[in-house]
Amino acid sequence: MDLTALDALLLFLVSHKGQSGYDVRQLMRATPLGLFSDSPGAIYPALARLERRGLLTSAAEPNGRRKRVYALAEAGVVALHAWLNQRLDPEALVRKAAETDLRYVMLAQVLGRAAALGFQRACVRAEADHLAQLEAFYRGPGQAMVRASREALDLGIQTTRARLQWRRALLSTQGDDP
Amino acid sequence: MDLTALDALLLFLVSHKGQSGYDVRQLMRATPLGLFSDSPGAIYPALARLERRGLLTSAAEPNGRRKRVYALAEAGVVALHAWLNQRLDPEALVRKAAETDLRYVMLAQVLGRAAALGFQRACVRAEADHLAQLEAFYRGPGQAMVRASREALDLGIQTTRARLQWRRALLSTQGDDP
DNA sequence: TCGTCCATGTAACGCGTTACATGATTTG
DNA sequence: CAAATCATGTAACGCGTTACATGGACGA
Repeated sequence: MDLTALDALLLFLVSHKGQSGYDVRQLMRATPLGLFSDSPGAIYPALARLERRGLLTSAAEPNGRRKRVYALAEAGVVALHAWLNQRLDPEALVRKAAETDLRYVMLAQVLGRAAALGFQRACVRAEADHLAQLEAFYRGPGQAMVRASREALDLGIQTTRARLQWRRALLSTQGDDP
Repeated sequence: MDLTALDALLLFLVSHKGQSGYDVRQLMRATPLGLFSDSPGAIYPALARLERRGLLTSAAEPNGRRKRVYALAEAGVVALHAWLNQRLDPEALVRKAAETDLRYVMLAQVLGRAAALGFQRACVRAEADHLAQLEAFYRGPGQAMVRASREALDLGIQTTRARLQWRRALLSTQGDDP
């Protein structure tokens, strides 16, 4: 029952309101986040797969247009919730940061603000760990690295710090007690 | 003649000193950047492909060990340089930030500090553009977005700002005149 | 009517992931 | 001698990318 991030996004978008593959593409093109591609070769097959698995249903548009509008099936709701409730994988947080942010957004919409903040707290913990690891590496084995590598590592540290700061600010303005 | 990022990294690592697939895996495991996986199913086939294409050569280790040590062929040098000299794709900068950082590191090592700084300058331009776009979107269509989406967009803006700041600091401490 | 946008797909291809398999060598 | 580590691979599978193909609707 596991979904790719694209699958989850498609379920989410369709759950909002009926969407066609084309609508989804336009939306992705308009959003400057650059997380997913708007290529038809990715979206249409993904929608077809989700329908085959019974997570989506589709119908031709009322007016006789050649347009296929999707809707979320019950199994789709279940699958989306399951995906959102997955335990946070610290690896994934580092490797696929954008995906994690997307998950936060969907969580807030689908399961509510409280769930989203809980997730954000988990992110803070994992990211703080990772940051500590990076800093330790920088002071330890990093000493021996050539200049450019150290710089790149430093960039990783700086941006991680910025992300972490942002998360903490978000939680504190929410009147949150971790 | 185009390489994946993994291909480029392998050529780079091998160019430093003879490396086996196992050595490479250990190195990736030890590095906390989490850019590539250390799975054998990725590395060994990639090395084999590069050898088939004539970019790497391999030899059994002197002592009769069951170990395959790779070295960079001349065609490999050419291919690596070409990859490093590619024009910076603004899309890729956003989508694959870690890959871009890696490229900076390799550039500094392989083609020298000047080339690396030139690349960094190009990154600054592209990233500043992207930041402006994000900010415009935030003030424009972003107004209409739901809270969590706006927050996520804001996260994107904050981390992009941090990256940009870092790049500018790097260039200015280098006594650079853009 | 000509081009442009709407709208949906398919086919080839390559890469990465996961899981499995194997055997040599060191260490306890 | 058993267990862990060194060391290399293969096979199945799915997904995304690129490129190609098609055809209706609509404005100039």
